[in-house]
Amino acid sequence: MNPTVSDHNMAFISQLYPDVYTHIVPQGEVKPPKRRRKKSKRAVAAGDGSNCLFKKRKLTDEQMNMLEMSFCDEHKLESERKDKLAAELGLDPRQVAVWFQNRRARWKNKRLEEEYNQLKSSHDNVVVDKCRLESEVLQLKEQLFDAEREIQRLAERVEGGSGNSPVSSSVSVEHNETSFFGDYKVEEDGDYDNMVYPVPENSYMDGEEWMNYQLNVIF
DNA sequence: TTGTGTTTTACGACCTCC
DNA sequence: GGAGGTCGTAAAACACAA
Repeated sequence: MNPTVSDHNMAFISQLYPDVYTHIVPQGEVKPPKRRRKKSKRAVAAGDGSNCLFKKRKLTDEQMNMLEMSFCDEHKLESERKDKLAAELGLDPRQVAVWFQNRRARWKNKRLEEEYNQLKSSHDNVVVDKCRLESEVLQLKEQLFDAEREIQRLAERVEGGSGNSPVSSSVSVEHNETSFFGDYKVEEDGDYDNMVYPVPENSYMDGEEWMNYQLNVIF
C-alpha cells in the first residue's frame, strides 16, 4: 500500500473513529491462514502452484474501516471507485467488489430484521387493541341484556296491571319471570341476533300473534 | 484443547441493464 | 456481450463454553 495515502486515510479515519486504530495489524504481519481452502474451480483452472491469489485472507482493520467509510458514502461501487479503493488499500479490485457485495447483503439482512421488528411491534399493538375492543363489546352486550330485561319486566307489569289487582299482578309477574328467563339463552358466540323469546306456558299463539309478542317483548 | 456456532471472505449461477 | 447486481453456499477465521 502507498504509505502516504495510508497515513492520510488513517489520520482522516482516526478523526471520525477515535478508537479504531488502537490495535491495527502492522503491514506485512498478516497471519497466514491456519487452514487452506480447497482450490476453487478458478484456482484449478489457473493451474499455478502459488495459489496465494485464491487464499482467503482477513482484511486488516484499516482496510475494513476504509471500506466501511466508502460503503457509508455510497452502497454501489462504480469501477473507477473500486480501482481507486483497491489501489489505496493494496487489494485486488475483485476483493473490493466482493467485499461490497457481502456488505450489501449484510446491510440488507439488517434492514430486513429492523423492518421485521417494526412490523412485529405494530402487530402486537393491534392484537392488544383487538382484545380491548372485544372486552368492550362483551361489556356493551351485558348492558344491552340488562336493558332488555328491564324492558321486559316493565312490559309485563303494564300487561298484568290492566286486568288484575296490583297485588296479584305483582305475584304473577314474579312467577312468570322465573319461567321466562330460565329459558333465556345467549348464543354461543355471544350474539343476540336470532334470539327467540319463549312464550308463556299454556298459551297458544298464531303466527301474527307470535310476531307481535316477540316485538312486544323486545320493545 | 476441542467441539460448536457465528462471522467473514470468496465463488458460481443467474439476472438486469446499457 | 460485458459489467455489475443478488442469492445461495463453501470454507476459513474467529469466539466461546465445557
